[in-house]
Amino acid sequence: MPPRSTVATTSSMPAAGQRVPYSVAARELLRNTLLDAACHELSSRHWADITMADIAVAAGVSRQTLYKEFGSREEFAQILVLREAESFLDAVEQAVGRHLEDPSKALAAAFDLFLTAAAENPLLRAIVIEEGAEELLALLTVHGKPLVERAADRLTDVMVAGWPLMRRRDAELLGDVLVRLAISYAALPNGPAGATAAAVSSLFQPYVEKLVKDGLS
Amino acid sequence: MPPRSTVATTSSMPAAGQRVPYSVAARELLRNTLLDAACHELSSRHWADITMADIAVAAGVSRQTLYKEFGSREEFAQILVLREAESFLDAVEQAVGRHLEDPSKALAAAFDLFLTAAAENPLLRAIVIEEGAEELLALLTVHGKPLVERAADRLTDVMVAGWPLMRRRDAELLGDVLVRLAISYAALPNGPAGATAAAVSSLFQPYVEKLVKDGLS
DNA sequence: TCGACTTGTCCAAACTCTGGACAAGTCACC
DNA sequence: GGTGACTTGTCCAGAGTTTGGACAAGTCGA
Repeated sequence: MPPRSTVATTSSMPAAGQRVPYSVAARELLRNTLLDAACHELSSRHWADITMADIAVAAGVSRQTLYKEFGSREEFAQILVLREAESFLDAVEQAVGRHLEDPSKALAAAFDLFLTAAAENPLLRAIVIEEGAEELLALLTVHGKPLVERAADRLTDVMVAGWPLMRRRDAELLGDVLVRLAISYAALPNGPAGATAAAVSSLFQPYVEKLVKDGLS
Repeated sequence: MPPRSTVATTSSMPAAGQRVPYSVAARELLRNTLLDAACHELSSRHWADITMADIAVAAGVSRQTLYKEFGSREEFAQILVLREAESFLDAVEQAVGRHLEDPSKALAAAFDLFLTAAAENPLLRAIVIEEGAEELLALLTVHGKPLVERAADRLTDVMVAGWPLMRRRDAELLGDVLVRLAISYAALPNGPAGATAAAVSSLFQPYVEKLVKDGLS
C-alpha cells in the first residue's frame, strides 16, 4: 500500500473501501506521490529552495509528468495546501461529531484539536516558523480564497447536518469567521491551544446556543 | 487511497511508510487492484464461474494487461492465495512476538488467531466451504509447495529470531509441521479454534520447551 | 457433433511518461 | 550594468504501456 502520512483518504472521501478502477487509482497515486515527495523535501529544506525538478526526482517521475499533472508551481503549492487542509477538516468534523449534544463543547474541542495538530504539522510548521515559505504563506492568507471557501463550506455543512435548527446562512457566517480565526491562530499562536480554544468557544457560546436552540437569525 | 481490504502492506513489508518511486507503486497498485477485484468477485460467485475477463473488467483494465501482469489463470490464483497467506503470516508473527517469554503460549496464541481469522476470511471460506473452488483448494494442498515453503520459512525466521537458542534445523522442522497442521485444521476444522489451538500447543509443548531452553537437537 | 464460451497469444493504434532542448525570467556577483 | 548559473514553463520525438479486436486451441453442455 502506498502510504500517505497525514491524510486518511483522498479529498472527497466516498464511502471508504470503495472499488476504484485502476486508471483512476493510478492517477490519484501519481498526484499523491508527487505531493508526498514535496512534503518530504519540505522537512529538510525551505520551499523556496525546492525546485520542481527536485520534486519530480523525489517522486521518481519526470519533470514533464509533474507539469502535466499540476500546470504550474503555483497550482502545485495551492493543491498541496488544500490537501493538507482536507486532513485537518476530517479531524475537525470528527471532533464536532463527538459533541453534537453541546455546541459550545464541540466548538472548543474542534478548535483545540485543530490548533494542536496545526502546531505539529510539518507543512504548517514549514510555512509558519521557517523563512523562505512566503509563497506558501500567501496561500493561507492573501491568496487563500480557495482554502477559506472550501474550509468554511465543509464546516457549514457539518454544522447544518449536526444541528438542523441552525439556518444555513447563519452557519455560513459562523463557518467563515471560525475558519479565519483558526488560520490566524495557527499562523500566530497566542498561548496554548486549549486556552485559545476555550476563549474563542466562550466568545461564540451565546450566539451558537441561540442558533442551535431556536434557529433565530 | 487505494484500499486493500485484508493486508496491511504489500508482501515484503519494508520499514512502513518508506518512499516508493511512482513506477514501482503503480505496478504494485495494478497487481493489487486485480487481486482485489478477484477477491471481490469471489464474494458473490464461485471461482470456477469467474473468468479472466470478469476480473479485468472489475479492475477497470483490459484482459491483456491482466495476462501481462500474471502470465496465466493458474499463476494468478497462486499469487492470490500467497498474498492472502502473507496477511495471515503478518498476524501470526505479531501473535508470536507478544508471547516471546512463553513459547507454548505463543504457539497457542498464534494457532488460535490463525484459525479464527481463517474461519472468517472470505477467500478461505470460498475455498473451504463452497463448491467450485477445487482449483484454488489444490493450491493449499497438492499444489501447495510454494505456500507451505513460504509460510514455513517465515515461521522459522520468527522463531529463530525470537528464541536464539533454538537451532535453525529444529525450527525448520517445527515450522513445516505447524504450517501443515494449520492448513489442515483451516480446511477441516475440528471443534472451536481455541480448543484446537490449546490441544496442538499442549502436544508440542515439551518439544518446544526443550529447544528453547537448551537448544538440544 | 455443434455452438457457445474460455484461455492464451498476437498485433496495430492510442495513450502516457521520458529526457533533451529552448526561450524567458530571476538573481548573485563582479 | 553585464555575465553566468539556474529555474520555470513549453515543445517534441522516442520509449514504454495499455487497449481492443482477432484468432487458434481447448472445454463442455445440449
